[in-house]
Amino acid sequence: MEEISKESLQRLPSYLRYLKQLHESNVTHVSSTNIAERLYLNPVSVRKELAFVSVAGGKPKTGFKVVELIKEISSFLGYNNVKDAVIVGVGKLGSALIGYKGFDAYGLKIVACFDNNKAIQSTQSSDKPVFDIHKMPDLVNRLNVKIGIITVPSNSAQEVCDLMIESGIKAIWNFSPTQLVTPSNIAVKNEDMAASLAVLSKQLDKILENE
Amino acid sequence: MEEISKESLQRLPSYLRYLKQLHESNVTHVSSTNIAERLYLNPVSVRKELAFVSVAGGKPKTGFKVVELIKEISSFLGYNNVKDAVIVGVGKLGSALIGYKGFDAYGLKIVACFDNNKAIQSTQSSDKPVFDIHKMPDLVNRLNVKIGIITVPSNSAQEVCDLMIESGIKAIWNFSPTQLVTPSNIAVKNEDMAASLAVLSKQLDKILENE
DNA sequence: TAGATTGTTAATCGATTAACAATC
DNA sequence: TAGATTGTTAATCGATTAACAATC
Repeated sequence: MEEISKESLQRLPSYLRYLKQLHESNVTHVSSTNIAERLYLNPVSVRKELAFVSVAGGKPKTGFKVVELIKEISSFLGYNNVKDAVIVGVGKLGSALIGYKGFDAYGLKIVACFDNNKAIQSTQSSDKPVFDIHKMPDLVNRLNVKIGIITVPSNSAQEVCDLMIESGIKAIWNFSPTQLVTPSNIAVKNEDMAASLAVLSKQLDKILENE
Repeated sequence: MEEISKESLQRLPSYLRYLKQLHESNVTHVSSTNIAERLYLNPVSVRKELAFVSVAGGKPKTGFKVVELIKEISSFLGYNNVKDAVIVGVGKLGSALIGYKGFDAYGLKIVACFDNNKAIQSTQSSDKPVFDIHKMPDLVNRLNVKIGIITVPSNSAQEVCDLMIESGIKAIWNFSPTQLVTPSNIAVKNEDMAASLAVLSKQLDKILENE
């Protein structure tokens, strides 16, 4: 089977959010055109992507069953099976992520938090205990955790990354502004605020020019 | 002149970070090949993008002057002129963004924080004062702020967005997991964690399959 | 039946990569 | 001079959009 494109994959969560809204408003059916309009997308893209993830498919004239689509997209995105993750770096951003309730809905479960700062370890800035970083390898190994979240300052990010890989982590979600060096069999997703800001900033410039 | 692509724009900040690293290590020259290797990019992409932003250009055999490139990319990305922004929502994520020192380097200055929670307004979770949301329109107007950052829960994001637009904000950086409804003359950049996680998660699945 | 909507094939568009002459 | 590297043109690849038959 053909693979889904990265772009499509990134759009699916937004479909899901919209579908859940519809469901809460007791809307039972929706057309691809409607979804496209609401999310500012091309209707053909939406149709293709829905055709890709939906077994049931839609019916001409009536569209798709909202409940059905919610189930199918959730399952396609793997929201039903829990994915364990560890997070290293319990500063402000780390704490914010740890406290974020939304991850449950995505099937992501942060099973342990690490920081090398003794003060943070004792204060328990979140409801979860914070362990010393040296305990990470053993825990990751024992619990067979595959996802690591990095929220440490740039200068220690690579070190943390190396330790994660040594411990058996296979996917790294990197929130520190550094380009990590990793072997090719490790998945890395950089959350690059500077990149986002660059795009937003250029868009703004264009808008201001046209006024 | 032809425009730079969105993809290129997103890559430039990572070039800049690498160039600054080189500069700190007293490296004076760098080739596009070297940059490409370090950032896992195609060397032709890098050459094209550098040709686009650099007036000075590179010299065959020696490459580009690191200091020169740093200046040129910084200026291209507008890091030298300060862009004022307001942020609404001083919860955990909002506080983390407010406290983030890195924005200075990108020319982004958060000039005011807002929240409708009286408790947050008084505790000053950051070093900056937190104002009541009702004071936003006047301040945005007086200071001619164009960028608004949304870090409120989903259910109030649209409301905040509308108020920002009314106040004269033209670019919105949205950290809440909602699709905002906005007119076409407003720039919106969604920071969608679910989208990132979807990509990372599929990459991980592929890696685990091949083992 | 008429019309809205699906699903798919074909056409277009844009970004990435390959190839190569120019040059320090 | 030889070789590394630039800058650019051409070829490829993939994603988006247009067009349209099928169908409820």
